[in-house]
Amino acid sequence: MPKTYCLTDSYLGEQLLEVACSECGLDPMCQVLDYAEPGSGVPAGILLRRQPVTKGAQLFQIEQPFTAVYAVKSGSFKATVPDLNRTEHVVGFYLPGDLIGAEGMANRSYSYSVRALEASSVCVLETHRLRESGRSIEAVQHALIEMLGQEVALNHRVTASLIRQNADQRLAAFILSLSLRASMRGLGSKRLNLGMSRSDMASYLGLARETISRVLTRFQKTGLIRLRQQRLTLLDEAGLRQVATYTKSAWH
Amino acid sequence: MPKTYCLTDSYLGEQLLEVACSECGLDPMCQVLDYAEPGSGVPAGILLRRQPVTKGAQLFQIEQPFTAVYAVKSGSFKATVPDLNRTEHVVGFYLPGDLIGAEGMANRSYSYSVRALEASSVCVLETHRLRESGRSIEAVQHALIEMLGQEVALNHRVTASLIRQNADQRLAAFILSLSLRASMRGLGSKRLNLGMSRSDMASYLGLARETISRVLTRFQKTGLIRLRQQRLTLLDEAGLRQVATYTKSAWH
DNA sequence: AACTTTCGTTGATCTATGTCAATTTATGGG
DNA sequence: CCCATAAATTGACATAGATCAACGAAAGTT
Repeated sequence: MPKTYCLTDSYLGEQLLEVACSECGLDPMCQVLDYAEPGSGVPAGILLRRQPVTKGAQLFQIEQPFTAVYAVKSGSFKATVPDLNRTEHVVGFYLPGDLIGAEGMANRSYSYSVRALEASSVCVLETHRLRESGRSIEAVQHALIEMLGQEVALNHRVTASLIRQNADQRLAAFILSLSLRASMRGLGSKRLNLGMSRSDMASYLGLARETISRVLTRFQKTGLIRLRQQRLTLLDEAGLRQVATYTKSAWH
Repeated sequence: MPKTYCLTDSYLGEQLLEVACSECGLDPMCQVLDYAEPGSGVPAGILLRRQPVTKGAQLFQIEQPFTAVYAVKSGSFKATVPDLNRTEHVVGFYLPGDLIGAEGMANRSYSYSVRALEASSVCVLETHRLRESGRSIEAVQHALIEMLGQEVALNHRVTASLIRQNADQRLAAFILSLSLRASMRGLGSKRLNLGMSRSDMASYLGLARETISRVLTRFQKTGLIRLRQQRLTLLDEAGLRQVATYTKSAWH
């Protein structure tokens, strides 16, 4: 069943670009706050909705004091950490519905830097002002625990498999995960807009820029995907899944 | 300043094997529960202390309903997940003071299986019985949020670097991380007892069993470490650190 | 203690992917 | 629109580490 959206710019052609609140990772919290709608009694400014973020703008920087949790409404973001030689490495991408910065709450500071890959919008929850909300701290905390737990479980899975896979598997799995995340959030899962550069993908997947290029063009030649710059179309999902799970005979 | 321990079997020779409560990851929670000591008013069985676990025994299995959070008191554990071909892969090791299973709370079930690498002991917190504790749910939740946040931040860092490092770097970093964790928990940082097999290390680091062997013997020959079966001595910490951070010229 | 099984080490190949280099294609500023 | 800079592609080559294989050393079992 179709969902309703307040604004018309949520679409590009036929494709839905903005996540619905009900599909968003911040929703448990928003529910508690009654979406901070007028009349909910929650003071203004605790939950800011649909704040625009320009391409390349930084949401926050690593080590910066923690003030807010963000949820991607539309667009995309990347998280980076500097290594010991001050080179930035991509440690994650955030798509519509994803939560950003929740783990900063424990440390009182953010553990990576985040910037927008394209013109985007976010919802912002100023957590240090939550007690002004008049809502039960218990309910708020419960929502937070739920969100953090999801993050830990997911991260474990993803990185554990990444490290053992070859370039083909990593990229196939990466594309499938983008598609899965889009569909989980109620967005189209066949036509994806990868806002990130090949270098970003390379950094995230631990491969060379050139390898990303080669594998992607091979995937195109074998009819798995279609790729025009940033717009990727899944042509053969089953085939991709096969590449992602391929094993060179069983382990001994 | 030395800390006191109830039992004498916490030592092997001069080396301290058991973590002090004050250094343990579960401590924020235990504090809330006044260590569930007699007279604290907390019903028995919510916090079980120093439960022995025999070598190879399973704490819990993946997908199993979540019931408790564990903290390693002594010994060591490994976490595994099956991949799509039902091969088990190691996704983490737990040493004294580490918390096990906290992220299961969000999903109502555990997201990996955990077994003891050696004869060990754990403290067990039966979280579903926390409301019987008479303690403020708010404080309990706050402690949990803190612990989960730590886990997320740490995991990000570790796996992000693993994927880009070569075999030498991975092993050097791995050894240093074991040493760091031991010292953070107030245990000796020079002589480590790696309870895990070479295969476990290989699985965790995404390398072949044979590569682990080769690198470890090379580390020995160059005087970085001394290794007698499971007992590892750090001879040249600075050297190891250099290996771990070595970069083949700056990235272009 | 003898036997079996698992674990660790070492050597000889082979291959996936990093690195270097050259070219083409996008992108943004005046 | 044109130029300057950055991003992506493609090719040639080098190499780290996987794989295959053989053997030695522990550890568990009868």
